[in-house]
Amino acid sequence: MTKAAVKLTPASAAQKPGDKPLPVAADSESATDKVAEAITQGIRTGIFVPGQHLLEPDLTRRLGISRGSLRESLKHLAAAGIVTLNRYRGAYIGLLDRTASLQLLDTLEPLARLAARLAAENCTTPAARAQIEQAIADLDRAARSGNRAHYLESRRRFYDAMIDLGGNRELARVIPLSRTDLFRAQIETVQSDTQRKRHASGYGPIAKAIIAGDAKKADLAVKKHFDGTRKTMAELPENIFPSMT
Amino acid sequence: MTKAAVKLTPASAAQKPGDKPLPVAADSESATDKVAEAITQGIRTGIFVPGQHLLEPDLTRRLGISRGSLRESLKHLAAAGIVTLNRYRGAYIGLLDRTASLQLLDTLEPLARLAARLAAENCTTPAARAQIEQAIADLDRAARSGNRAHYLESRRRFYDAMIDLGGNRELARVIPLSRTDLFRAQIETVQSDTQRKRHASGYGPIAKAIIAGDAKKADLAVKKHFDGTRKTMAELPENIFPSMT
DNA sequence: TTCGTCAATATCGTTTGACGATTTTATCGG
DNA sequence: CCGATAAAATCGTCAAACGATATTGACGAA
Repeated sequence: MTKAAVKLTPASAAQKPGDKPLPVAADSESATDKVAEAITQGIRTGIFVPGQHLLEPDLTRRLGISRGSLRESLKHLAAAGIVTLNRYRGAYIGLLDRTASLQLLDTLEPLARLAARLAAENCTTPAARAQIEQAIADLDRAARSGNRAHYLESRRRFYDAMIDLGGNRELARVIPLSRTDLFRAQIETVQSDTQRKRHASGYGPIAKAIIAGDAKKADLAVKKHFDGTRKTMAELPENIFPSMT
Repeated sequence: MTKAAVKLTPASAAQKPGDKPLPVAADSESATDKVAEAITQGIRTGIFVPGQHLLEPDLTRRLGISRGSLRESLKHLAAAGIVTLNRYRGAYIGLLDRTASLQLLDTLEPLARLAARLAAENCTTPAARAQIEQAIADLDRAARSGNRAHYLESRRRFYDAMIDLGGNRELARVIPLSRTDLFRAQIETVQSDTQRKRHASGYGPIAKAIIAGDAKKADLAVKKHFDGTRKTMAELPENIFPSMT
């Protein structure tokens, strides 16, 4: 039961006297939403690292909320797979080994293909086309900027736009519950530039097919995108995955 | 074992007339798991009906737990889509209209087909075959018994067996997060006997294909099963769905 | 009667404090 | 250095309280 080799302490992980408050959107409605926002954002920015142990006293201080609200939020995040809860041992940021990553891809792929098909079928108005075009433009810009958090968020927004356009509310509910964000955050830290470029370039054809209203082509573009991601996975060395003893 | 300890409800928490404690498995580990168990079970048995308003004071009394633990649990159930939370208005058992039901089927179908394919591919040992055979036998018996809760639970266990056999942990995590149980509980109250029979008979071919190790056939059997469910949906009158006024 | 206004009530969101249970760590003797 | 015990840290749960918001019901006017 060795501690997974997550000794990669983020830039500002010192919590003893540092006690830096976590950045959080000012328009947070409820305290518990604030936690979910801070943690998911923190994963994207790298403040939180997959596998990291989350301590309740620390988080309550840094977020400025009570323990009850924090625990409510952690339960929510646990249901979404973003954190895992161990009785009497606390919450950990989710961590995926190679097998889990491949299984995640297998599970997400049919959902993403469905989302793309639905989006293509519903992309009939100029407004819809404009929305997809803006999302892909943002994603493209973010990819070139090299800002990891910006890229991950733009990518998430592209998916959101696609799902929204599709109009299937259940799909919109389920897809974020897959641990894609976690997977992306983990991959992003270890893949090469060419691999990152290959990933980013996969979204172009998807957007193009959706805008063209070609469901069949959109489906295929997503499939190709996933195959590319699997290829990247295969190229990655084993030692970047947790030992999972 | 700790049943007596749990029952230490102080005199101040006297039950109102008609306030029956909810049945809960004695081996419940944590208080918050107890709530989730009680509510999902209650939906199957009909104690809770879709759309029902859940009051915190009532639930804390009937479950014998504190408000904090209850709220943690409600957050978890909300993430799973079983209940919906409205700020300052409380929790409601989820409710699906016709559109939501059809969208649910569209979302779940590719996941169920994947699960069936994986199960068929992994059904190579006698033990695996025995497990599926037992699950389908239980389901068949429950279907004939006419006990609604028993049927819904056996059906859930059949799915669990299939998913377990497939070995994809992410799929095992995501499928229960779709609101199938909710959908089934709603349908079960309004469908005719022939419709119920049609639904129950759909599982036989799935199990058969899995046991035969024929992934292609298992996939197709699931597809047929979903088409049958859509047919049932189309036959149901509109007035059984919430008015949404 | 019916409708809108306003106070009373009920419920929710959140905080604070406390206690036992369990894990983790630190200490000490071999 | 290693294992056993004591101390500390952390988690799970409960209880009580307060303001914020929603719902309910009474009241008066058209």
